[in-house]
Amino acid sequence: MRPGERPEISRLPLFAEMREEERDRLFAASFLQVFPPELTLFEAGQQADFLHVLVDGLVELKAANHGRETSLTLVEPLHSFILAAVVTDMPYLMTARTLSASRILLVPAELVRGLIRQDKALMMAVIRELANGYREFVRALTDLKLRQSTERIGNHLLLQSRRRGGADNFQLKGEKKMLASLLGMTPENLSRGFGALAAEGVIISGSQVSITDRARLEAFSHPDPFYDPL
Amino acid sequence: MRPGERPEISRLPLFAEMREEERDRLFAASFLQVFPPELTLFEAGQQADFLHVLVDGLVELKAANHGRETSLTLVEPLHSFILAAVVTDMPYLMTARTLSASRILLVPAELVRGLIRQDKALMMAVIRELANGYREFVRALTDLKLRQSTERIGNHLLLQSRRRGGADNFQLKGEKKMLASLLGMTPENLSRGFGALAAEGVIISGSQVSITDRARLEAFSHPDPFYDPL
DNA sequence: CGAACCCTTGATGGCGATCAAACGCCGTGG
DNA sequence: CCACGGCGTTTGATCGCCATCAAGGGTTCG
Repeated sequence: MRPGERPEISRLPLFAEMREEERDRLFAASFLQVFPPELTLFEAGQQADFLHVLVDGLVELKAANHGRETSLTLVEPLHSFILAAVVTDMPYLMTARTLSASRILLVPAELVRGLIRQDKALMMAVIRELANGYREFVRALTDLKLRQSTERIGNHLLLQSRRRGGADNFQLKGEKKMLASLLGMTPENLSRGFGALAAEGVIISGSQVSITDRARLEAFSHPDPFYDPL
Repeated sequence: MRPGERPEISRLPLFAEMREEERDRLFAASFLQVFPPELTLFEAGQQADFLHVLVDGLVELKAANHGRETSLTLVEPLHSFILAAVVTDMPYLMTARTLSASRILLVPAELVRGLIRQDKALMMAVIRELANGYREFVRALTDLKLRQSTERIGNHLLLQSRRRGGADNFQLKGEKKMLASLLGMTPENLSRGFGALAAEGVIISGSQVSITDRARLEAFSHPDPFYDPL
């Protein structure tokens, strides 16, 4: 890790409140590495050797079975990923792939397991991160089981808007192909869904989203009344 | 809590390794309560007041949106539920309902949040429980996105068999209606699925399952090569 | 300039939902 | 004790959402 990067990393939620001593040990053994786009970082089934923390860029977590594959979640900067595999010392359940060039902090799994026992602040941060991840997947499953495809698209757009402080105009991240997989549909149907939503208060042009009638979009999408703080 | 019940509860994975002092405080403030079947314990959206630990019985966690509803997971004895809502101090994402008469330990959420900070063993147990729950939902989502309905049924039966030490004969828990919802299909299609599986190495008669040709069932279902320890 | 790939739009097909009806089980009440 | 009604389950017929197949336009990159 270069000297200039250290303060930046220290500010990550996962490490911000750790004691100096433990943080020193952790940083001494970790690597901050830059990866090109479209690179597979690890595959599902491998033993979890490193906790990954995305500092910059965009990472996709996906799964495959019997020739089919699907995207499960997008990791955005300042979040760790595959923490569950690291703390339980089990194989990864998902494959990770960079979407854009990404800087990732790699922390040896064994060290994480050890430090969790010694540093209360790290332990609490791990609990919070795991709980948030858990809730994210509960939502994703509910979304898929209870809503049809165009509704899922509408909710996704509303959620993205909320994460940007309620902005009416913003850019989609990643390719539409990827988004379609994340939302559990084919690219063709995502495209048709965007078309259908034009009548429901959103215009999508390229990767530019414009919410023109939020009330209408909400009426169509039936968003959940309670949200996560993201 | 009655005197005879205390040693039993102390052996729960979540509490087994706690220090005596903290465990005393926790038990003093908790209730062990018996609930009748078909009773809703709490609804999604409510603030998380109590950590629930199922000591005996069977509980379903479900979600609803816009008139539709679905079952998300079954809780079996000796597992806690809605831990994520308790540690993040957020509303429940799921509604809980007893399927059979159930004994449940209710621990005040505020106390859990406090004790986690003071007792390392409890904190580690919480981390393990959260990580396992997280992985369970990752799998459920993958299962739903990558497999078609009859395959999901096959995998569910293989998993149940594995959890009973590889038994070829066992009973389904809960009603089939509920199982259908859990697996993301209608009761009609679950029934047809069972019919189709007769040609793939399993016979279902009432709630009795008999795996007659495991290799064939596995070839049909494409189970994941790596599993969780349950 | 051409090849590859993403995205879009249209046509067709299949999995699973919905609708419908019959059977069995069980609890209630006559 | 039996009749009845309710509900879960099963089986059959039909419908609809979404996947698949197909083709054309746009952009990127060698």
